[in-house]
Amino acid sequence: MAARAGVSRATVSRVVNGSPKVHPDSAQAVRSAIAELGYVPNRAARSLASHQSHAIALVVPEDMTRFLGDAYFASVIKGIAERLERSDYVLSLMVASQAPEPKMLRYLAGGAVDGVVVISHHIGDRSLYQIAGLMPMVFGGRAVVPGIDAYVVDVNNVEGASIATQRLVDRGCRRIASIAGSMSMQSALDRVAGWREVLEAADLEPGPVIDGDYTMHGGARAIREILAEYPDVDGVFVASDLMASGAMPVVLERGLSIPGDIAMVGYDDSPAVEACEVPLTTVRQPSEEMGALMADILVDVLSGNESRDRTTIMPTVLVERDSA
Amino acid sequence: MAARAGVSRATVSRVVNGSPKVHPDSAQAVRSAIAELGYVPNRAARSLASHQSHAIALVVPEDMTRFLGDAYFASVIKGIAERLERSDYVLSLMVASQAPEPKMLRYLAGGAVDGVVVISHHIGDRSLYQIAGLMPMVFGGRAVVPGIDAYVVDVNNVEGASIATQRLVDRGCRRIASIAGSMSMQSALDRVAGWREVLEAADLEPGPVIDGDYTMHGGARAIREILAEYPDVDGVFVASDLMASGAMPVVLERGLSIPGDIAMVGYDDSPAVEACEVPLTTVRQPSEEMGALMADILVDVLSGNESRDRTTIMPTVLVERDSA
DNA sequence: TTGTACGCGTTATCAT
DNA sequence: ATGATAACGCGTACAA
Repeated sequence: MAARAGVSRATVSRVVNGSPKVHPDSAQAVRSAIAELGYVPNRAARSLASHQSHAIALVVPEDMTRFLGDAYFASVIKGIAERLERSDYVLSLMVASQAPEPKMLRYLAGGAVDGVVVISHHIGDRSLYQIAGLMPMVFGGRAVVPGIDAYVVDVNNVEGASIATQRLVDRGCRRIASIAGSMSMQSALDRVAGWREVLEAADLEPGPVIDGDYTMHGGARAIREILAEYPDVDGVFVASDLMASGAMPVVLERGLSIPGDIAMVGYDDSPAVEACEVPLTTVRQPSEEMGALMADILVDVLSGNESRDRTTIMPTVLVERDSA
Repeated sequence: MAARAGVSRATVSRVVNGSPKVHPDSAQAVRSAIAELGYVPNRAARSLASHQSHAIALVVPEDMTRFLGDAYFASVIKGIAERLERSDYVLSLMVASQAPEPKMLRYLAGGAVDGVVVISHHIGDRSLYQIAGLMPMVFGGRAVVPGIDAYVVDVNNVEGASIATQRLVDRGCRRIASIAGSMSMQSALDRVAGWREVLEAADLEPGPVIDGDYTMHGGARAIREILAEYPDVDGVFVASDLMASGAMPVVLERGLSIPGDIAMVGYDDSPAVEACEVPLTTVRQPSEEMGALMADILVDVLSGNESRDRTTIMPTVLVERDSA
């Protein structure tokens, strides 16, 4: 390769890495040689010498089914991917059933990537902490991480849930239940808290809280339980649109009207709302922007910027449709 | 690290790679040193010296939204991931909007992975051909690749579509339409062919074929067009469950009954069927097994086995439910 | 501007 | 069984 262009390997390297100090003629010669030989620099060697991999990992400590089942993730990743497209980093998606196994951990710690974005983090999962000490790391969306050196992009879930619940209260609901997310996630806890806050402020007896596990099936299961045990419920705050899309058909199937008999407010404003027969009133969190921001932070920090805010809280807003 | 255990780097390497030729004492010493120092071998160096990355890429030439929108992919990936879990390869998911861009191509060609699995390949996309010459490659599911040195795991889509359409014919449908997949995919073309074959054999005039683009929205759009232009249609073969889940509500909404007024048969038997109000009769393809097989082939070939069949066709079977 | 030479952290090939 | 030592392919001071 070096000889092919009639220059030294050093010059080839310079051209490949866009160094300004190369004679146009040499550069051209190298470029043609590259084209002719279909030369592609070896990543391992490059990485070994430069201590960079030009790759970023998106780790999702969730099993594949859950991950691919919730359109919420689609929005976040879309934001990440689009931001990364105009960088020279490639995105490597690592979906790990439950906590990342040792294999993946060694992959990350071994220098396979320059930075990590984590979404859908579970409380108590400390397996990623060691990685945070090795490279920049950004936690996103439904994540809260105590005492770790990482960046966080999130929304105020307590507030988001409050907005949703307040809507229910305002429209006259007196018996308000909640279908919660996976209790192993901080976001789910926070949303229950926000829901409870509003009810107490309104001097209303909190209705039942059933864990819907952030899945469509879970949402259906939860609403069935609520309908069976607490027939007087007239409003329900569902902690994710996906769960709402599972719960709604169950309600309608029983001949109950939405929002007439039971008002419903979701959370996320993810593409999952499209699967809802009656347009879902929900709390929008800017998922795509959050993804873009996470990627942006990582790229920025990786380029040497040290002055980024460690935590960014994005705004939530009620999207009024028909279900409440 | 080497000194820490009082042995040479060579011995450390042997221990890390589980060589049998090491004295138990040395091995133990190395292991404790590894634990104490939190040592993790550098991937780049290892890869550079061994010419292996111990990583496999799953490339999906599709935009994120489509990818995350079709539960069909979930099954395939699940199969791949589970098979890979008991290997020492990590799975790196690369979703590329449209054709893989140069960045990803250079990533693959640069030796970042040892092998590649491709799903959702589009006709005419030759960008991956150069990669196939560099490392083992397996095309899966909805893919057909002419003149390329790669493994293929697929179903007979013509036959699958025939089975579905025959069902429609058998139950007495006389005017049978089809909602097709993206015409840029071989699977979509094949399914239309299978549908047409049966109609011609039954001496039935083929109904309209509308492109539903393998999306839920596309399915809804397609059935609307069919209903508007060809009100006499009494049966429809939908080339994916996801599209069927989009088309079904439209039919029901118009007060038409399924299968009474219009019988419907889907394809995939993916988790998307669960979103269908009337249980969907569909053609099952063993997506998860196909994923597992693809991973298995790759791991096997990577371990030196040269005698694998280049092509494996998996069976399809009609799953009879209520919609037809 | 260009080339030389060393170093990056492992594995692999030899001796021992 | 173990330890030198040479690759592995590229980036990069340093010299020219």
